[in-house]
Amino acid sequence: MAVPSGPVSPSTEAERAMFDFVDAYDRAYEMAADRHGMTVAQACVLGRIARPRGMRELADELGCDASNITQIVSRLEARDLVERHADPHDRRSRRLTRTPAGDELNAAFEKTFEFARAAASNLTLEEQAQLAGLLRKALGGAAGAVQVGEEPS
Amino acid sequence: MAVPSGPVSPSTEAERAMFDFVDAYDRAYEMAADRHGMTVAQACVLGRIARPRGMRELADELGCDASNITQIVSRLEARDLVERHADPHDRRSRRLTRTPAGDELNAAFEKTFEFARAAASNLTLEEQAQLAGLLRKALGGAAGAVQVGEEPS
DNA sequence: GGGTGATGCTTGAGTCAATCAAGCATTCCC
DNA sequence: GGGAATGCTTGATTGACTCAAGCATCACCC
Repeated sequence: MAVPSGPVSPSTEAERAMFDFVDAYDRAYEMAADRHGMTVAQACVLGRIARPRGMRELADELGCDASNITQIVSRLEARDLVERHADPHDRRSRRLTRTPAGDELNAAFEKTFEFARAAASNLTLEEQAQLAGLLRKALGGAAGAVQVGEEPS
Repeated sequence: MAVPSGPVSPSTEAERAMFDFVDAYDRAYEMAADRHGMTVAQACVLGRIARPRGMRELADELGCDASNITQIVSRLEARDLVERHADPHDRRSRRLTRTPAGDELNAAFEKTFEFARAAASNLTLEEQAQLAGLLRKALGGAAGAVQVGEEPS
């Protein structure tokens, strides 16, 4: 994602700030992944295998096709970061786990991707709480669902 | 970008809120682009050709290789959304302009992508100003530069 | 118990984004 | 005038992503 997923003519200062923040966040994430030889998608998937998980589960969570996960996991597996195990309860399913190397790389990645931490550290504790509240409220109250931005008409 | 560029184990509520917001923003952008038959990159580039611009200029702004812009613009051009004109002052350069159809599609896209507007509309004017201020401060004060998230060591 | 359909995953084909290396034309500048 | 820098394109390669098919397994139901 070298190209930012941002608007171009944000009308208000608040909208501009949202865009700049999102853009900076995305770029930081990409840079951190890159610094560890991963793509954004790979870093994202690796991060979500903290506990054993099925492919289907991941695909649903990430909102993409299962075959996409197959590919990404294959690349992670080729680097010995992730393993596919049989699911004792359902032999169709694969339980994904991180190898020790995967754990290590993920930890290193999370340490490198300090955008959110750094952003928070620019604020007082009170301001952090305020920001979280405002972001939640802006999102539509609920727990971060994609409320905002449904069908327009 | 079906796969979100977000962390997995955000430690504080503020970090979680940032992630959820960024994720929702990105998804909304992608959905809006898709709804108009564009990819994220195409919508982004189309949006930036409000006034005539050079390819190099765009590549720098988006932080990617010039050849990447060449491709994206070619696809937009194939759909008659964008035109390449000769630059009278420099015959190496191409000045990009939107066709009327391009203007129209971009306007429709911006209308569809109402995430930021909708998010803002969930807040009072005072809260909007507060949010903008907090986001700016979190970003490191400066005007949205990628301050936060430089080299870690 | 044996179909029938749903489910979990993979494979293959195709599109697009993105990067790098080369190359062409032009412009800059000493 | 000539060499270097600049603007853009082409070609090759990788990865993400989607869709259509296919295989194996599971779940249900008569």
